[in-house]
Amino acid sequence: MQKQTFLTKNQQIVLNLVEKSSQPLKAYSILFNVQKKGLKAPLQVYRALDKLVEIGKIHKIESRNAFIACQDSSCQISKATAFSICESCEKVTEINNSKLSKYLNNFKDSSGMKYSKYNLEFFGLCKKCKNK
Amino acid sequence: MQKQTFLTKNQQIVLNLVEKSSQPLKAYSILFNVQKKGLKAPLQVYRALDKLVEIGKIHKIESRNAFIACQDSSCQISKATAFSICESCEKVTEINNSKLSKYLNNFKDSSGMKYSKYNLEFFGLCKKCKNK
DNA sequence: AATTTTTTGTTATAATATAACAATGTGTAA
DNA sequence: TTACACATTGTTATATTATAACAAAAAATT
Ligand SMILES: [Zn+2]
Ligand SMILES: [Zn+2]
Ligand SMILES: [Zn+2]
Ligand SMILES: [Zn+2]
Repeated sequence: MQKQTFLTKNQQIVLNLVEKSSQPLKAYSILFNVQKKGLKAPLQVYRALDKLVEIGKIHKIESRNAFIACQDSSCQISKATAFSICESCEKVTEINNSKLSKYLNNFKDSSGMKYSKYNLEFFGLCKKCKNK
Repeated sequence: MQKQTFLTKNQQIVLNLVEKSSQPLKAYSILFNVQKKGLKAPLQVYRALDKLVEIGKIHKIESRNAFIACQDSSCQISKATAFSICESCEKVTEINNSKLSKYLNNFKDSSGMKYSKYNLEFFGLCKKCKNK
C-alpha cells in the first residue's frame, strides 16, 4: 500500500474544525465538536491529530496541550516550529521568520549533537492585552 | 508574610529527588519515590513542583511532561530555557549558550509583541544513539 | 495575642492520552 | 481476480497527568 497522500474522512473532519478555529483547540473540545459527524471516541480524534501533526497540517502547542492549524504554507512538516503565546488572552500565532528558522536550524551546541527538529514557544502579552 | 526565600519540607524532598536524577522525572514517578518521606498525594508533589519551577530550581520539559533540575547556576528563574532531547534514549540536557539566549531574548517578530519568556526544545539523536 | 497569609493534608474528580483487539477497507502483486 | 499485506477504523477499557474544594496547621505581621 502506498503511503497515504490524502486525508481520510476522520482526518478531514478534524482538520476542518481546527482550521475554522482562530485559536488552538483541545483534543476533548475537538471530540465534543465532531461527535455529530460520527467520531465518538477520544482515540479517533487523537489518531487524526497524530497524523495531521505528522504531515504538518496542524501543530501541537506543547505548553497548552492544544492544537492549531498550520498558518505557514511553506511548513510541510512539523519539524521547525515557533509560536507566540499571549499569557493573558491565550492567543497563539505561528511565527514565520526565516532568519529565526535559519538560525535555529543551523544551531549547534557544544555537545556536537545535530538537531533534526525544534519547537520554540515565546510568551508575553499581545498588543491588545498590553494596552489594558 | 514575606515572600518565601527558603524551601519548605515538601519542596526540599522533591528537589532532592529531582536533583539526584540525571534524567527528567515524571510527576507520578516522583510521587511514588517520595511516599516513604510522607508525601502521599499528587497535589503535594504538584505544589512542590510548581514552586520549584517558579523559582527556577527545576524546569518542565513540556514535550515530555517531565521535570529536570536546573543545570545552569545562572538560571534564577524559568523564563528563558532551552533543552536538547534525544528522541532515542530520551536524554535531556539543558542548553546554556549565551549567544542563543541573547538572540532569543532580543527576538522581536513583526507583530511588535515583546516576549518576556521563551522555551525551546531541540530534538535529535545524541552521540551515543547516533553511533548505534 | 490577634490577624493574615502560606503551606499542608485529604478526598474527590477533571483532563489528557494510550492499550488492546476485532473488523473493515485499500493497494499490491501473483 | 483473488489472495495478501498493511493501514485505518470502531470500540471498550484503562492509564496518565493535573486540578478543585475545603479544613487544618504553621509561619510571618500587626
Ligand atoms: Zn506550520
Ligand atoms: Zn492577549
Ligand atoms: Zn535552568
Ligand atoms: Zn540518545
